[in-house]
Amino acid sequence: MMKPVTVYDIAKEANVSVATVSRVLNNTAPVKASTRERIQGLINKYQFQPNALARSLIKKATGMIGIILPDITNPFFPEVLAGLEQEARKRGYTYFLCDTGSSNQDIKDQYKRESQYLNILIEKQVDGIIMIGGRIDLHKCSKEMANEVAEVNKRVPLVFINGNLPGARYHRVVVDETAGAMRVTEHLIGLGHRDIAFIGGYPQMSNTVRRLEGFRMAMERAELPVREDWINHGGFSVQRGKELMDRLLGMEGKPPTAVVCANDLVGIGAIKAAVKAGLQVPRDLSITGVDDVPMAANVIPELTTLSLKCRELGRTAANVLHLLISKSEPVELLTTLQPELVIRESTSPPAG
Amino acid sequence: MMKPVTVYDIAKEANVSVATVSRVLNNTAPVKASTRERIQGLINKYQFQPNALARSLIKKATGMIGIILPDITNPFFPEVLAGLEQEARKRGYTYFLCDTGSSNQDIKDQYKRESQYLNILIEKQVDGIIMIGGRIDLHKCSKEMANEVAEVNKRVPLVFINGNLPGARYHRVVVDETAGAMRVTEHLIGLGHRDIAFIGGYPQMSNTVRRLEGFRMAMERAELPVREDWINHGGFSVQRGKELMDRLLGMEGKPPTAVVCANDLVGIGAIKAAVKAGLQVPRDLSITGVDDVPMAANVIPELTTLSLKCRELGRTAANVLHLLISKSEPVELLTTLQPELVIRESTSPPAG
DNA sequence: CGAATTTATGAAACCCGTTTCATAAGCAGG
DNA sequence: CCTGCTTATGAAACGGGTTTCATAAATTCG
Repeated sequence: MMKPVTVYDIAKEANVSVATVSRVLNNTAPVKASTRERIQGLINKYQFQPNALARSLIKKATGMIGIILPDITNPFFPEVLAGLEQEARKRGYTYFLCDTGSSNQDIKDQYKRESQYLNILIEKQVDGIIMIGGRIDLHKCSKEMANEVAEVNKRVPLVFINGNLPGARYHRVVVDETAGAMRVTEHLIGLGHRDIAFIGGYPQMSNTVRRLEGFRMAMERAELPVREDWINHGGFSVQRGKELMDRLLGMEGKPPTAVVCANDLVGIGAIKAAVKAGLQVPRDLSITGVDDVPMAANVIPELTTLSLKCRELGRTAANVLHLLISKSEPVELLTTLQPELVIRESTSPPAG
Repeated sequence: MMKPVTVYDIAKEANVSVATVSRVLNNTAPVKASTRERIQGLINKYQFQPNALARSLIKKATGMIGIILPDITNPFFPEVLAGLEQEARKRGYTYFLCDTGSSNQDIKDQYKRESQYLNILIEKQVDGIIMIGGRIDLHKCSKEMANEVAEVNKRVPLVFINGNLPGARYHRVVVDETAGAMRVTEHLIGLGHRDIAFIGGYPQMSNTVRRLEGFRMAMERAELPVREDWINHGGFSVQRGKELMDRLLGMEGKPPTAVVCANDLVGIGAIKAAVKAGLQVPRDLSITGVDDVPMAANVIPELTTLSLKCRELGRTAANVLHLLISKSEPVELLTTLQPELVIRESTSPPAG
């Protein structure tokens, strides 16, 4: 590897001081045209690129942010990330992606990794941190964990996406999942369904809780009974969706005519299990998801779902973080986006 | 935000020099037990975290790498990334994710963005860079672009995943797509297919070229004619797959009995179009993909595909990069992985 | 043309760690 | 108790920029 050129090298060869070089680099003070040209020439000649570490050290700003998420392999997150990326780039930030890899391991490890990443990000002097899911999404978040996040928040601006840390005052960008889940359920009720199940998610995670809450509210409002044995949690993956649907179909008695799934992946798994079991979706069984990941529009039948406005979520979070970093104006603690019902092919009136 | 504690603060309060603080931080020289305890106590008390910028500045290593990819929203990349992440974390690296956003724009913009990111990464003093797809995957890569990459490679170790820059000597980790595409095609031929089409990809991208090459080789070896009007490019998305399949089905004359798709997304789109057109897959039409993204196992019917060993690809690339960075041993320029045929439900003998 | 400004530039401090080199302290052996 | 060696510690340089402050040069004005 070539050893890099520094301002000192440039200054020497141009017969000026480093201060002058710095000035032409940053346009921070007038420099005589001839001098400027000479220096600029050398910069081009050597393709000089100032060392961002040194610059950040004194400027106390790095233009780097950290993004912590549980599993990049879950298609929800790349969508959010795409929104984040877009806005961050526009504002001149680059970002560390910190994947805590929730998919492969138990939740304890995930928290450990989250802690590690938080520490690393602080050491690397990021200007801000965005957390999606994870600890902050655990409903029964322990005091200790909440404290750690509070400590972090004292050192660096923090924005949560779709997370909720009880009793804490953090900046959050959320979509109103309760209202959304209500809308989904009402859509099914409106089609004539009365026997509706709910599957997927983790009961200790706030997103699941909120979605389930919306489901219950809609049922209650329509004066329909909620069958507790038709509420089955277990995760957010396609595999889990299949298993949960299998279990539902294996139960005694009349099956539900519609199933609200905690997210799209579970919904896709549910469709698979239903089709494998010889049912026709939506004729025999209506199925809905939540998230509106790209694949939801690509399965057969196309999945009716709740758009969580992933990209907008990402963009908004990046904006909020930027405002916090630049301290230009006070920012609301809570920004709420409205989700949107996307009606596709996986829902129809019940056959009977 | 709290203003951060520094080694100087610690040193002062502990009545020692910063050198001693540094020594207990890094265990780089013996320190009297009592002194060490006193300092460690203060470190804990203030939750002191050394500034990585300052440390990296003098150590000339940042523990950061850059990953440049065209579109995180394409599920192939998160899989590779998961492998990268795993290995990188193990080795103590964090990474910048640089998404050039190829999905939304023309290829010129993508290159511009790639250049920008390369510059930013160099300024930020990353220890190494991994590039997936993008410019390096363009077959007719211009001299200028090749030069830029060569320049970068002089400054920082560079590893390409599945890319090929003609006439250049870079470290690359690839899977043998030609052999893989042959295997896929031979699988179809073995089932009895004779009329096989190929859709998807971009003719100017090397991955498409290699996959098509494998297809042609298998056909030739089986002494089957390749119908050039059954080879249709146009992209890597589900949408493109649908369109291309529609076009294929709209053509005059006897349709193909099998279609090799350039990747899984195109394959999924192709299935959709075929089903919409009233065909049954695989009875009326066998369809294959390439990549083995998670969704390939989740569509109906499950997609027969070529596993590109995404995660292994990521892990291997991270390893190669690490070896280059640590200069511990010389590294082969080319590392080749063997892809694996994954037979699922979307292929069967032709109906006739 | 000399005084008063304005503009261009350099020296040095600073950011926050690590590392070298020198010195001081501690300790064993004679 | 003194010599010689090991161990513990501090002062200062260093990494590569930015910024302040002072000075030198150039310009305007009376």
